[in-house]
Amino acid sequence: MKVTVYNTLTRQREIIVPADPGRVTMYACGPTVYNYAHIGNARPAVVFDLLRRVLAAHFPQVVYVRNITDVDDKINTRARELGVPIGAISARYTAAYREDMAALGVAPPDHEPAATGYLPEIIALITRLLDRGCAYTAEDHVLFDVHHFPEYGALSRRDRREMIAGARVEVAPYKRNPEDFVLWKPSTPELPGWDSPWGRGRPGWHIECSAMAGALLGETIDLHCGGQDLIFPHHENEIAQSRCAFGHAYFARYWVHNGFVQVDSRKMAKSVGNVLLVRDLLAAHPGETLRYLLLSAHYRQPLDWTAEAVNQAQRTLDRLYTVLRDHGQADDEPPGEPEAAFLELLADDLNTPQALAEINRQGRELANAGDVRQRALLARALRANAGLLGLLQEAPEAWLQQAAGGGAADVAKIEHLIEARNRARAARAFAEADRLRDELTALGVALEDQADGTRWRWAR
RNA sequence: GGCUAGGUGGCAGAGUGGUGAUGCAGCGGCCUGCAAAGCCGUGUACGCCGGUUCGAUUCCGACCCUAGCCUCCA
Repeated sequence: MKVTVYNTLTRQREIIVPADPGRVTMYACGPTVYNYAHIGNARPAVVFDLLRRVLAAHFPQVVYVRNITDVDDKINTRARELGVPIGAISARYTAAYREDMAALGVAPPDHEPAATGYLPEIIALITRLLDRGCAYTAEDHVLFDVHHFPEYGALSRRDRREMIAGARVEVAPYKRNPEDFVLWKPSTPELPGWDSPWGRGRPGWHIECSAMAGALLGETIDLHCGGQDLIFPHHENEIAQSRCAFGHAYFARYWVHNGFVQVDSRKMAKSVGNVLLVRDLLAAHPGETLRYLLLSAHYRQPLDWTAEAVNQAQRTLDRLYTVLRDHGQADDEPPGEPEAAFLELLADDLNTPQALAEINRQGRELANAGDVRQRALLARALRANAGLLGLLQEAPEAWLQQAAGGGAADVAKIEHLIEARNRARAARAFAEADRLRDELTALGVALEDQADGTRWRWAR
């Protein structure tokens, strides 16, 4: 079975053939830790987490690196605002990022390098670029000389003339060419800085990824992933740096980019005031619901985040968990591997909408199965497939009784009211029973009278 | 202005040159004391105009519209 993926470099779907068939290397650009993660940060984390799972099902080993950018002027600004050291900011938001991603079912990467941990590698890489004549120093800066890399622009498919024409930013006077970008810049005493052959300073944004990918995965890698907005200039610059420094014919074989999350059909931006933090969304919805919604659109398509869409995802999961609760009695068998046909859907450029359709189809099949043994098999298959997506791994009853945001419920009171209602029902005092049900409804509790008793869940 | 993606039923969202994925919502039914949950049934959807074709939502061209990038950005 093959895994295909849309390669931004060639603009077509390609079968993934790793350089080393025994070990796939994958690098994804992670967050700059200057604030809590927003839902747009969560999308690549979830999507590439899934890509990694799919690859792991096809290849003997996958090494996945997702970096943390902890050197950045946004962090500096934030630290100054709050009057705390840089490290305090990056530590706080790195921890928050990990928590939020874990809540979304994102497994930690194999390596999570932070830029500050790779200064020697960064400096060595810049030195190498200088030695090779691909970079130059000017006014305490080190700059990459784009003229030394004729293929610059190949990933984003723009030529240099356009880039210059489109530039709306004043060009720093020390640049040889307007498109040249910074590898190293000087730090004033109050800014974080490291000693280097070019004085005390800090690395530019792009060089850290080349350095860390090189250090952890090698001079060339198989897959490089990130948001669409990183195609230019970040990934274009990484290619230029790594290829010039290491002299290989390519840096990454496959470039994979996720589409943006929009909020109510608009770009999510601070200026618009519609930035949705994962943390805030998690206060109102289980992480699994957010994950379901993030996977409901194909990863390259824009995803429009709306309150209604969140509710739809919530209801869909509720239904699946209800089916599992009522028909998928737990058995002692291990969950097992995802089905080959299911894996194939995802191996085809991560067609998650099709995979979710299949999950729902299986849910219906399970609900209609009569035979107990058959039910167990179907439930197991459903759980195994959904497990690959990071879904449906909770205990159904617990899921359905999970209060919004995980808040504690007064379960004793709820159960007391249910008992009272059932006594009324037994006495055929239906008016009283209905009154008690109204009381529960007011608490947000929905009842389901079944042959073996009354079940309750949160109404959503 | 340049470059990219898109425009599918009330909503979300796959897919395909020729038997209308999937979910949510709605409607009808089964079930229920009544409900709920679940199940069953129910929709003449593919931006507009041309072209190719026996046949196009699917291919080609023009047009209209939307979003993104070109500047920090997932």
